[in-house]
Amino acid sequence: MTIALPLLTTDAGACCTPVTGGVLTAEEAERIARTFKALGDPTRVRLLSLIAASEGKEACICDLTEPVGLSQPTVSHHMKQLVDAGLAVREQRGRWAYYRVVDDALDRAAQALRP
Amino acid sequence: MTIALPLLTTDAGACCTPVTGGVLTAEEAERIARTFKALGDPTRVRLLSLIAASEGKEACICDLTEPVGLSQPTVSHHMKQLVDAGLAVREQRGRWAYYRVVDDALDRAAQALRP
DNA sequence: ACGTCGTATTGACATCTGTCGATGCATCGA
DNA sequence: TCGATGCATCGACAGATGTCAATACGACGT
Repeated sequence: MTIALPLLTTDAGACCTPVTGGVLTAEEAERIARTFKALGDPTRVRLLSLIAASEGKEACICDLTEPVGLSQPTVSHHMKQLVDAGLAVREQRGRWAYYRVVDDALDRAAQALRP
Repeated sequence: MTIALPLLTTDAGACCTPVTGGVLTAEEAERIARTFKALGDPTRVRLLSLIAASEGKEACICDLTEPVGLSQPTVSHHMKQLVDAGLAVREQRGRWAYYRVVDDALDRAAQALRP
């Protein structure tokens, strides 16, 4: 049983540098935008919502495919996007890959929008 | 002197339907994603930051072109994206077009990320 | 009326992105 | 050991996106 924790490379960042709190450097803007880009797709927003609303606040791909009405590879692709952005974590349990929302990442993203 | 207020069509929305607060409908997810998509480009994040940091919290295109290092049409294009998303408003004063950040829209976007 | 100046729009282009079917890779049960 | 199952990856493709040069549009000063 392995747990994929958000690494340093997967910036759940966008923390502590609010958009309206002074001029952002290109790098800061890039980090912040990377998080919001992951949130900029309706399917991915829906996936986060579905996972958060699931029992145990986790879900496997098979639970998500039908609700969003997309193919399994596509859902898998979107979840990878979310994991890379640090908004979700993946945990392999047997044959299933369970995904979970990283609330901290959402908090930090929200924080970047308030002064 | 005309002031472009955020219309009903330009959804600064993403309000009152937090991502992690129950399963979102496809329409809700679409609205939320539309806002974050506008925030998903580093140039646009930078533009918002520049405007918010300007005196009077407003700026014209000519003030923004040089800091972001992009052509005037490109900056104009990005600002249109932000206005369409309800994250900025445009006010024409003489020959200049002044842009301003809509703090409420940022607040609502942030609210969509917290339960 | 005319040229100038700040913006928006258009057209074009390369790149990124979302999507799917097919396939590969582990893991489990028989 | 073998077939089945759940998921990731690959290859392909249409459509969206970011960018610029060229151009069109208004407003201002002379």
